[in-house]
Amino acid sequence: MNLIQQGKNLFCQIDNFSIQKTLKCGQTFRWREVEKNKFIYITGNCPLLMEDVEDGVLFYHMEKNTFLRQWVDFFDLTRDMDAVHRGFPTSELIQKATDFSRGLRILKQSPFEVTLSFIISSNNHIPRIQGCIEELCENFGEKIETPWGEEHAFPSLSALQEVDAEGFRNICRVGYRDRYLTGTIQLLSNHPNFLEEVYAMDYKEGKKHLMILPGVGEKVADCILLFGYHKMEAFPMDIWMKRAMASIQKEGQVEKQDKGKFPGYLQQYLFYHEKEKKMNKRCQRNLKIIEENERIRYEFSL
DNA sequence: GCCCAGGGAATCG
DNA sequence: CGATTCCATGGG
Repeated sequence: MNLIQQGKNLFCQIDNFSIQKTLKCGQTFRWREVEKNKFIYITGNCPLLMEDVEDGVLFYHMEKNTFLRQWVDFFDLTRDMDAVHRGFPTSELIQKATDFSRGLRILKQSPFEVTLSFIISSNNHIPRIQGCIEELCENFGEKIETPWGEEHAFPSLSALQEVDAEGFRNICRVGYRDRYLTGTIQLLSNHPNFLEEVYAMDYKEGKKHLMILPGVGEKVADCILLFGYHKMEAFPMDIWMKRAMASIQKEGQVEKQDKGKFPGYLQQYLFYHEKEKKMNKRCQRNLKIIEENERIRYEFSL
């Protein structure tokens, strides 16, 4: 990794790092693409402006020392990604996903933010999850001034203590998950070190611990452990992962349940690959419909 | 209008 | 234990 200060901005020259893939892979929700390959991302109360460039990522309004102290670990940049890739089981689909998802890094986010975000995520669509979380932040998060305008931080626990189930349902449109949110917020209020304690636990302990929270089952607990604590054994199993694992089984090469040495990274690679494959199919279908409409309109005009 | 989604909890056998 | 059912919402 090579860090080059360019005025107010910092160029992070490094292999296997794409900000686009890192943000779009479903591990985090508070990002938006402002130009091609250029993203605004809010994590906790930190606003970031970043761009994919050749050979690395450009961080706007970033000091080298701040980056070293706060963001190298957050973006998992010290990890040897070649070792991660070598640790995957041998499979055609996994190889495809590795080629496709290379550059994705698993973030080490705030456990509190990840916990509430993935409680909202359950049985929900990603665009709608993002909408719910944006409402949550705009209504209950503190305003933060940034070089490009006003943003909102993720709400603090104390701010959310003031919100009742009706509020979560009516303002954030979280549906039946309103009680999960109020229940979890209450439990965290009564046990202020509840999330902090997980840092000292191993994967299994941490999972059992987190599943005490209302709205946190196996899958959500795995998301919290992976995205909030970098527990690489976690392998969040949703409908997309079940499909991917089924087709890997069908190849016949991989032993059942073998997820290699980095289950967390394997899971994110496969998830991102599956989702983008589907998205591309949809885009192609829409493009075909547009072309067809153009053709019909053209024939009419003759 | 129907199907589905980064599921969890309650209930039942 | 495992299997089933219900839950609220809105994008496709």
